[in-house]
Amino acid sequence: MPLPLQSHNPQKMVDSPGQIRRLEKKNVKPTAIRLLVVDAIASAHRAVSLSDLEVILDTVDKSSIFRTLELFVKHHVVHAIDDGSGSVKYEICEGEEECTLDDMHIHFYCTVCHRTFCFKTIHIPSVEIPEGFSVESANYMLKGVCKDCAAKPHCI
Amino acid sequence: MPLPLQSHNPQKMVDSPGQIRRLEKKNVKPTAIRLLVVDAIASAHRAVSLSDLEVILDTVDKSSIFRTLELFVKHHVVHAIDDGSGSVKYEICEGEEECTLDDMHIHFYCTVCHRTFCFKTIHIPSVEIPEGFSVESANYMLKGVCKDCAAKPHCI
DNA sequence: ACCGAAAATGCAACCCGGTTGCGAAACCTT
DNA sequence: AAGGTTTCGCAACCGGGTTGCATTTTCGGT
Repeated sequence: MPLPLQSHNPQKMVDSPGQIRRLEKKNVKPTAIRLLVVDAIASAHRAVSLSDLEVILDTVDKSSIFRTLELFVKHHVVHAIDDGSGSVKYEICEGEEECTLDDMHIHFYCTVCHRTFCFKTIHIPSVEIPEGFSVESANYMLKGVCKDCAAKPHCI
Repeated sequence: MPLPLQSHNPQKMVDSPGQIRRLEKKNVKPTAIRLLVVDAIASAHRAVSLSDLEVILDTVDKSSIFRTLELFVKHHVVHAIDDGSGSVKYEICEGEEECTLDDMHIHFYCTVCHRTFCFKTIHIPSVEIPEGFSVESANYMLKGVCKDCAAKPHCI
């Protein structure tokens, strides 16, 4: 029997105050599941995928997480990054306003441990684009081997 | 009855000389199907996906195209770009050698017509990355509305 | 507190791009 | 022409993502 997860479920009691504010600031009604999801994303210290969240929140249905993420992206609670791993990753959008191009930073995908790193301090360098094209979003992905994996030899 | 597509099939007779050389230069044995695939990619004047190729070469099996692309990528006949559209795109790698970071250029994905453009003249600006990380490849994607779609109003 | 409409959620099924196992066909060498 | 190797077609599979629909929860009005 899956847990109800609703009002009377202790799981609902995430660090509500902070996360509630985070959602309300972006005009998202803070339901129990949305709080669970936003808290999971915020406290994972990396970009997480839908299936990561399925594991973390194993009582919550995949489609609920999916629709929650969809809503979060639309309301700029999180932004989606495509690291080329085959599954889109999500991370909290810290900005008060929408994520502008300047907000966007570089991401690094480690081909060994399959983690995605946010280089939050490195902004995406802007480029001149041809006349007539208008840019809505940018994505700068680096692929390679991360610090941890470079350090420890992975061939026992 | 599917066409044999082999030695005696007229479809095989693509502009062979050029494409054969292109494959042999990268140490890929030029089979009938590989010539069809490389020619299709080269003559599509944009980055094409596996399913694009399935349509263009509708007599060739999907898995054959897939394995051909896999081989091409390994031998640097083409390079793969992930435009975030959900399907990886491929384009001819013009360089004699492997595609280095400097070879890589910016891509633009139009959210209206779903085409991927190569801005071949715009190289990916390089950035400083943290100590310990090593980069193997880079991908700079812009999303927005292309020149054509901006020009013609798409709401009849 | 109760009711009904609207929103949110769970479930199950589906879609589609990508991937694989395996037998058949083509190729190459002798 | 025979035998081993490579390539190819077929069919099935996989996993991330997506959707339709019934159920539950939420919330404003009474």
